[in-house]
Amino acid sequence: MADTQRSQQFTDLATAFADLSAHLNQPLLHNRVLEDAGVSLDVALTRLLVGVHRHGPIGVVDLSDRSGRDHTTVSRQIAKLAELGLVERTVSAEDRRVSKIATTARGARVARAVANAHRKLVQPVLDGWKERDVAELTRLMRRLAEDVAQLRETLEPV
Amino acid sequence: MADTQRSQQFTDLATAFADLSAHLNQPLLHNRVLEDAGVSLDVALTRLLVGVHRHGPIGVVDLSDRSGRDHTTVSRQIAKLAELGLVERTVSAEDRRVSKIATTARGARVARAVANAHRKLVQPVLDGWKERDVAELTRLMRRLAEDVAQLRETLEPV
DNA sequence: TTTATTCCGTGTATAATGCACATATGTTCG
DNA sequence: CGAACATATGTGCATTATACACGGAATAAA
Repeated sequence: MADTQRSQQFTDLATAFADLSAHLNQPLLHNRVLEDAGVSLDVALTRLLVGVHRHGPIGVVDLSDRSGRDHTTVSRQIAKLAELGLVERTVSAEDRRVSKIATTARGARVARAVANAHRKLVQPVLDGWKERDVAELTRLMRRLAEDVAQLRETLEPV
Repeated sequence: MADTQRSQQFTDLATAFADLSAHLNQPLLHNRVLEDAGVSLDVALTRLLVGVHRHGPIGVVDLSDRSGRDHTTVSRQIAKLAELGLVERTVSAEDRRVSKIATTARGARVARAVANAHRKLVQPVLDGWKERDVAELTRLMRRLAEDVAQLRETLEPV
């Protein structure tokens, strides 16, 4: 059938993504990054902190949507980060139900340190690439992310 | 500095990947896939089953390397899959320490069903793409996966 | 042979997670 | 307006996922 080719394409893409994810999620990598950044944080907490840094101020539910965990779990994790003085919760002015979460100065520093360590570790890989390839990969991956986000919205009706 | 541009490139790529991962790891997607496939399995177990199907016969340690969990955790998860009759463990002939894990006929069917459901759900996104773009993305993502795998090996010395 | 290394699994304690539920705020509709 | 409904956040609780310490078995190295 004519479908076969497209199916194969999808499979190839899916496995490539799976492999990439597998390698990038190796605890070894994360530990190296955290060590190099001088951070002593849980991997989950670190990811969350980076997420807040990138998307904050943001609410708990939005954050839980992004992280794929229950909102109660995220709520507790945020509480931890708040205790550590890395994020701050302030009641939103427009909607007093939501508590806008944002990084503190210290939290932002930690997030940047993690990002830098991450870059320092992984960027050498890309230095061997042609600049055009890096740009292409970025462009296409960004597009796929957007398209999948759209797909997700069409599924919303639980 | 001249570095700034490459830094920015890396950041863009990293965030694109992060976003894509976030969207693809939405429990909603997984539930839809599992539902459509008629499978009532834990997400973690499903992933593991697919991994075995793809890379099996494979040992517990190799599998734990790929999944990023401790080998004891994987060992228990495999035990569950074995109880469900989805995978089989057979002592390797060459090295009798390792127990080669492979899918049973039923396990393979389930793995294929999951893959099909996954494809059915996500492929429509790619149908709007030019074929060349899909091919490019696949090629570059595959390459990145390989390069990161190499990077990981250079870190091996614990 | 002796020693070190690798693979796998069990016992155990900890922590993460999700569900049921509660509270507060906001929204819709009669 | 007021009542029903929806949304955002958080707590109590039970379950379970996870990792660490450890041991036994097989293999590799010395």
